[in-house]
Amino acid sequence: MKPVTLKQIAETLGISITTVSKALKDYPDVSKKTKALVKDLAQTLNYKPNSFAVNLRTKESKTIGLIVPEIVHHFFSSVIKGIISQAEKKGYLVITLQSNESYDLERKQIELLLNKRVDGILISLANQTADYNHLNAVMSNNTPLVMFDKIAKLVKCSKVLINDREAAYKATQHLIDTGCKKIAHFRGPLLPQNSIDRFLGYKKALIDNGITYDSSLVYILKDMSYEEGRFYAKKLVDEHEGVDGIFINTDLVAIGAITEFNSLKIKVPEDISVIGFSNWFMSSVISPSLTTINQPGFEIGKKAFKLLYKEINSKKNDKIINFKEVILDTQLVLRESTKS
Amino acid sequence: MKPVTLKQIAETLGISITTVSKALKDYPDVSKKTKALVKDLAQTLNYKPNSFAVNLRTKESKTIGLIVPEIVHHFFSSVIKGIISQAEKKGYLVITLQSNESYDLERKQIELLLNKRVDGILISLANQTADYNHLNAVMSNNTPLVMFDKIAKLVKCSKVLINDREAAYKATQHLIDTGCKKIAHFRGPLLPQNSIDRFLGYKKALIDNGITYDSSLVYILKDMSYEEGRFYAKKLVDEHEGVDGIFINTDLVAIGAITEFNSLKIKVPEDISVIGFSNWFMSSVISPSLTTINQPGFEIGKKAFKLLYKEINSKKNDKIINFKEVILDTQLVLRESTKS
DNA sequence: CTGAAAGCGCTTACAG
DNA sequence: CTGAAAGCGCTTACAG
Repeated sequence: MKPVTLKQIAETLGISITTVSKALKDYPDVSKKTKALVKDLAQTLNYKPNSFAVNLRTKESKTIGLIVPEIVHHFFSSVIKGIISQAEKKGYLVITLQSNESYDLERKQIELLLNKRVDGILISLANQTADYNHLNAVMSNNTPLVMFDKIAKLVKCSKVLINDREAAYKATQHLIDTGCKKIAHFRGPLLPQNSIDRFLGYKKALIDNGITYDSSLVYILKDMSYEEGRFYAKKLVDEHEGVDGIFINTDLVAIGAITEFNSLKIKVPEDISVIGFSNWFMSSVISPSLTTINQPGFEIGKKAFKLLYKEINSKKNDKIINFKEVILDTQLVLRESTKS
Repeated sequence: MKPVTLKQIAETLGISITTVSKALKDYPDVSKKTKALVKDLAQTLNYKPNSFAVNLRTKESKTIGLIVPEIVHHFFSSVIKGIISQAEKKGYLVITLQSNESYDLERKQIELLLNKRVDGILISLANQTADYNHLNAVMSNNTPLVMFDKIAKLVKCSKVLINDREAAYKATQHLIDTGCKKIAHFRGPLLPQNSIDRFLGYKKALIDNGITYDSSLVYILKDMSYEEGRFYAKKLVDEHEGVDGIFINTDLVAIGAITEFNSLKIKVPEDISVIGFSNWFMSSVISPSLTTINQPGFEIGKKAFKLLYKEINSKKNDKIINFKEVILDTQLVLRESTKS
C-alpha cells in the first residue's frame, strides 16, 4: 500500500541507498550488474521517486504557473492549450489560475504561485492591472516570467506579442479600401497596452488615408462582452449618422454589434461594414460571418512556454538571461461582414 | 536573495527552530510574547514556508490534477473555470491536462499526476477510453478520484453528472410536441456513456409517442466537430426524404448542421427543426439561434471539486469514503431553430 | 565500483 | 513554555 522507497530497494538488495539512487539515474560509476539488478527490482515494485523529496533536494518543481484573465474565452483557451501541450512535452506541468480581470486577484495569485515555488510564471495581465510591484517581485525573486498578449511595457521580462498596432492598421485599411469613409472604433479600456495599440493603429490608418480623426467615433468599452457590443452598436447609430464601418477591438464584441445591427435591420456590410479582431471560432459561423484579424493563440502559448523553458534552463545553468520580445504574425481573414 | 528559513529566524531570535515553527502555526503551548516576536520577524523578513519541505513532511501537495478531453471547448472550459475557482477558495491549486480524446495520452497523464502526488484527480474521459485499469490504479493508489460528464459506470468512485437520458428525452419530446414526425439523431461514438444515454433518451421518446424507431435515421459521428455537423447534415438530406426534426448530441455539431442547411436553402425550423445539447454560448448568436439543452458546466466543475475536497479530507482523517453520484439539473432552452 | 554522511526545510512526538 | 531529536525521501560531494 505505501509507496516504495529507495530504502526498501536498498534493503531488499542488501546495498546502499546511494547506489540504488545512482543506479536508477544511470550514473557511470555503478556496475552494469548492479544497475540491472536495481532497475529490475524498481520495475517490479513499481518504484516512483517521491516528487516531494526530489523537489526539496533539487529545488525545482517541474511545474509552472499560468494566469489568464478569463478561461471561457476562445483566445485564452487556445493559448492555454498551446502552453499545456508544449509544457507536457518538456516534462512540465501547468497550474492555471484566472484573474477575472481583477488586479487584486492577480496579485494574490502571483503570491500563491511564488509560495508554491513554481519554476516559472506565464501571465496575461488583467485589465485592471496598473501597478507592477507584484510582477517585479517575481523578477526579484529570480523566477522566470514571460508575459503574453496583455503585457506591461515597463516590466523587464520576455514577452510574446502580436503587432497590435500594425494589425489594427491593416484592419482599418481594409475598411477604407472597401469604400468606408466614416469609420468608428470600439476600443478596450484605457489600460491594457493592446487596446491602446489597436486604437493607435486605427487612428494612424485614418490619418494616412486623409480621413479626419473624430474622437466621438471612438467608444471605450469596459468588459469587452457580447452585451457591450450590442449596447454600443445601438448607441453608435443613435449618436451618429452615416457611419459606414467599424473596427472593433475583439470578435465577441463585434458579434454583439452585428447581432444588434441585424435586429435593427441595419444591413452588414451594405449599410455598415464590421471588422473584428482575434478570429474566434464563432465568428465564422454567425451571419454575416465576421471579417477579422487572426491572432494565433495556440502559437502564442507554445512560444511563451518555449521562452520560459529557455529561461528556466539558463537560470539553472547560471547563465545570463536575455529577455526577448517575440512578435507573431497576424492575418486578415476576409468574410462577409465587409465588402469585397 | 535566498529564501528565508525557519533556521534563520530561530538564529536571529536566539530560540529553537521548533519554537519558531510552533509560534507561526499558533500552537497553544507557545507564549504570547514569543509568538509576537516570531511573527513580527517573519513578517519583516517576508518568510514563506518552503512548500517542498512542507509537502514532504505532510505528504500532501495541496494540488489536484484535472484531465479533460479538450480545452478549447465551451463546455469544458466552463467546467475548468468552476473547478479552479472553487479549488482556489479552499487553498488548492489545479494542474490541468488535456487528453485530446486519446486513451494513451490519458493513461500517461494519470501516471504523471500520480507521480506528482497530487491530492486528488478530476477527470472527464476521452472517447477512446474503454479500459479502466489506469483509473482503478488511481483508486488503489488511494488517491481520491471524481469523474464528471464522460464517466465510466464500472469504476467505483464519485461522479458528477446530468441525467443525459432524461435530457435527451426532453429534447426529443419537444420536437414531437412542436409537430415533428420524422426525427433523426446525430449521436456521438459508441463509447462515452453520455452518447449512449442521449441516444436511449431519444429512442424512448419516440417509442413513448408512438413513433416507430428507425435506426437508419441515427448517425454515429466520430469527433463531434463543426465539420462533421455539416457533413452529416448533407448526408441526411441526401439519404432521407421528409425528415422534419433532428436531435443532435452537441451544440457544435448542431451549429455545423444549421450552417449546412442554410447553405442548402433548407429552412430551419420551417423545413427541419434542430435541437442541440449543451448550450454553448455561440448557439445564442447564430441564426437561427439554436434550441438546446442547457448543461451547467460551471456548476458541474464546482460540484466535482467539492466532492473531491470532501474525499481528500475524509482520507486525511481516516474516515470511510462514501462514493456519491450527483445529478445536476438541465433545462430546455427555447430558441429559433425549433417551432413554437 | 560502493557507501557513509550531510543536508534540503520543515513538523511533531517527546522530554524537561 | 521551550527545545533536542528524529524523520519525511531523496541527491551528491567525498572517501575508500
